[in-house]
Amino acid sequence: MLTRLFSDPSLLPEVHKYSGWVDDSGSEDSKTREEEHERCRLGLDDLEDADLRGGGSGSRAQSEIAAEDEDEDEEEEEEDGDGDGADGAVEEAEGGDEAEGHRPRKRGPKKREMTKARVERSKVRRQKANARERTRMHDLNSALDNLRKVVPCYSKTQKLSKIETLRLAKNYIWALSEILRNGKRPDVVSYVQTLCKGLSQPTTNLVAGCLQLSSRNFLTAEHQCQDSGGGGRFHGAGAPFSVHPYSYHHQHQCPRLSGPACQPSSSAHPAALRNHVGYCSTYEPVCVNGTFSGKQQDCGSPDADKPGYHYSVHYPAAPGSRAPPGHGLVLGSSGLRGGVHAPEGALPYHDMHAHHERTPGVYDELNAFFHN
DNA sequence: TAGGCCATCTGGTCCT
DNA sequence: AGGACCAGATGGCCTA
Repeated sequence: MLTRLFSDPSLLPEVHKYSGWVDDSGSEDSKTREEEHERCRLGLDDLEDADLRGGGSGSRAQSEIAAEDEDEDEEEEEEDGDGDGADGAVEEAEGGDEAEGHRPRKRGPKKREMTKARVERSKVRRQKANARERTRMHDLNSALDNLRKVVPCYSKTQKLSKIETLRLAKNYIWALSEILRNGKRPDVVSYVQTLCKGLSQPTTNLVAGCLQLSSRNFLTAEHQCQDSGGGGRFHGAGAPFSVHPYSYHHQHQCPRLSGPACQPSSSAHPAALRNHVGYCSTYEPVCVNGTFSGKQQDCGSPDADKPGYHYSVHYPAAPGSRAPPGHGLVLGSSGLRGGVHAPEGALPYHDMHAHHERTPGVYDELNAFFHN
């Protein structure tokens, strides 16, 4: 009977809401759907196992749940009156099989004996609650996936972990709000540093790789670094967002990135430079520092909630780059999901990209703002 | 093998 | 009463 929860086709639509967690567009193939269904069925097995697990604290909890059950059962005796007076608080838990014929003498709602019907009802209720919880978590994951797609880095094979996604999103929001607040193009160094604040090293690498790739795609020769002292000015025609200039090409041209301005001690954005990010050019090592340091002290900074991190960023070699693969690249393990761990210098460029490339219209307004 | 990340179960609490 | 939300526990998977 328990299997009805998942085998009953009328109940499957709810279960199959899972299938939307990957992509709202519904592009998921039927195989994935089947897998999800299978997972649901497996989950049922777990459920039944869990129900059978019932001993120890579990059985106690079940009896408590059952005690709330209103339905009367023919096997249940009705106890009349609350009985005892003030000292009615007698522990029913003494001994091993206290439930058998031993009535609780407590104040408050009577605890009813577990009958077969009650056990079954509580099981069903628990299973329904579990199914709801699963659905809820899948919805949450779906939302998280959507969030992954709108943060400045997206990879199908190397998904950002949940926590990293949230951190990056927070940094991204922070960076955008800073842009709006200041009303001018951000300093590039500050921008990337802000984005990478608090991120783990692997995620920092991934983000850097994404930004680098996107800029590589939309930066052209006329997009010169116009370092104007206070902040770099980067113009990428076709770049929906004009502050992703981290191409090797660009770095090669930009004296700022290879000059003193790239040193840890200098920044147009002091708060952002509390964690310093260095740059590694695949053409030549410039500004190789790559080590964040220092504690997050600025309560207004996007990482005021983080207790202090050490990270580094190393840019991977772009595909087709003349640089030796893996030059200056450090790829950690944690923080990246998907079972594919890119070897040094071998980030999956084919499916890794900044989201701007996929949704070129999303940032039109920002872009207009930047170019006004 | 340890550590990170994740899915799931579970019981408690709060809200409608 | 039932559902939503939350946090702890647990076990699986993957990688270094």
